[in-house]
Amino acid sequence: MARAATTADAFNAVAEPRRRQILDVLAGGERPVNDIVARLHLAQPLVSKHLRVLREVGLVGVRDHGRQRLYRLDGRALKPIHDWVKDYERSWSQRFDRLDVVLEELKQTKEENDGSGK
Amino acid sequence: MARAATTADAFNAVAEPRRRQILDVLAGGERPVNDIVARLHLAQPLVSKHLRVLREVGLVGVRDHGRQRLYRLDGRALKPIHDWVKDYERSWSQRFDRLDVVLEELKQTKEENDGSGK
DNA sequence: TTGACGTATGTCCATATGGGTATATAATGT
DNA sequence: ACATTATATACCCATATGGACATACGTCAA
Repeated sequence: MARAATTADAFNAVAEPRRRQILDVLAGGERPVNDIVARLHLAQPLVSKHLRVLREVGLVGVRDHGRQRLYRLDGRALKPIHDWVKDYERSWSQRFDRLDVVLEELKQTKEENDGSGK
Repeated sequence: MARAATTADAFNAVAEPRRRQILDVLAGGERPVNDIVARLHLAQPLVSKHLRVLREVGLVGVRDHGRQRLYRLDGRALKPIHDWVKDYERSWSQRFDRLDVVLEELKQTKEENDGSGK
């Protein structure tokens, strides 16, 4: 077989730096394509293609407005990524250090009880 | 030009579902390659290749132990992803609704003052 | 040394990609 | 009807990928 399709899910959609840039722009509000083209200095067809990928994974929505198409962010599609990554936050954040200590103490206490108690 | 290299950063490394699986396995602790192979039912060369990508972006570290190589997770490389995604959490989480209301009220109050004040 | 084991690497293929250029489509204004 | 604007699509290319397979490499035991 061959390479996996990148259009498949949000993880793949967001792996492309330009698509992240587009989302960052749309985070500022609903915008027509040419707005994105101008801000990011990308070729218009390229932006349209990236927008299509983003649409297909549900990261953006569109609305017709005269001859322009207004794209808006739909961050809900990012939730799976957030959910997956946040479990690893422990690995780099100091925030969990205190919690780890407490859990360890609880574990010790429990083991002592299991040993002595009836 | 052509397609961007996927070996480039954590975003790309993690876009591949199998590599996420490997990280999930390693989240359970340091493990030799064959352990991963067995757990995920993947071909060994394939696992080695994925591990190489993960190594190159700093998501895993290795240690020699006899004839095996023990891989361990290094979640710090996931921080950029977490940082990028978390700014969008507002889009789907209800957690920010109250805050938004307060901010809106503050804004209203400010505008009233700007209009009436000296 | 020989052999078994654990892992990495090289070669091959099919495919999907990002980007460029040209063109189609659609809406608006004249 | 025609031109202009805004966007999408079609076609092409170079390239990197994931996967399968075979093989090389390194370590340990007999």
